[in-house]
Amino acid sequence: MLSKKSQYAFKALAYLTEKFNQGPVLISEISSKKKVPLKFLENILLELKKAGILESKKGKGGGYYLRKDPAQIKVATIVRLVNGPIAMLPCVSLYFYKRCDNCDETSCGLHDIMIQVRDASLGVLENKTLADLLPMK
Amino acid sequence: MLSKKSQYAFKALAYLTEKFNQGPVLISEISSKKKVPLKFLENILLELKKAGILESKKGKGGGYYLRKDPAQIKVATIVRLVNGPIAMLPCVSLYFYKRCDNCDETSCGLHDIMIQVRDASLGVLENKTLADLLPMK
DNA sequence: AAAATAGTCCACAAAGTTGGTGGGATAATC
DNA sequence: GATTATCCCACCAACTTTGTGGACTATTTT
Repeated sequence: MLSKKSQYAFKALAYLTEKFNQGPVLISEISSKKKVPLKFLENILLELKKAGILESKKGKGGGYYLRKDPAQIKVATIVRLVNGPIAMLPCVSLYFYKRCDNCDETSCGLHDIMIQVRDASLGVLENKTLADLLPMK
Repeated sequence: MLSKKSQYAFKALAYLTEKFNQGPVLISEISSKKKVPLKFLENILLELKKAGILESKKGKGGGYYLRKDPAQIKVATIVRLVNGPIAMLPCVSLYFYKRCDNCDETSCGLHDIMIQVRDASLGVLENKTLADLLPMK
């Protein structure tokens, strides 16, 4: 399951997608509009900035905004960034690979199943972007 | 990600699948062959028994064994039982549904995406069984 | 230059989850 | 009744999650 942090991140990103190209948005505005604890949100947005997803401006007229077009930012990227691995096992993760203890990957049936699950999930997550977070008009 | 507990459960079930129809298997045997901490395994197997997956016998000649044919037990069932929800959000879970706070499901883009991810994952997990855990002969 | 605005950074803490252990009770067999 | 093996409960250390508090820095306005 996605952590609360991840859910907050998506709420914030959805809001910033809505306001794309309309200048910086205040943390406090996102916090109140999307009902996300302000200080927690602060951490999350900072993390997204450090990862290159967001840009920020200080002082009056400042705030956060998307660095790229929402349609260019994959949902998979955000999940990996904020939530961690998408795969259900370390030994089938593309970005967080870790070999299993005592599990021969070439003869482990679970391994094969989890690769299929991973690829099925990625089929969706790699092809959806922040633009898909908005309800259709 | 699957918890260690879930990974242990699958290791144990793989072993019991191998030994299907060969009588009860000792916890201690599973523990040593699959390198799973004995006492932890005890809890896991008991849980699987209470859920109707395993059967057990006490005393000499006792142990655990699968209650049904491995090919009849879906991987999805085990994941839900030991690991919890398969979906990435409570509001798209079939077996663990919980409404999101402040998220209108009819207009939440993330909701739609996560339904697709869920269905993609279930497409695999609901169609694989314990029999698929064994390496092909 | 001072004041106001708004993000940055660090440290901490309560609560919950995970992974695991210890010891005794219960049931079946020899 | 001794042995074997599961059942059951209670507890625990470590880690993660979900936050909060407070000071600092950069930018703009007055």
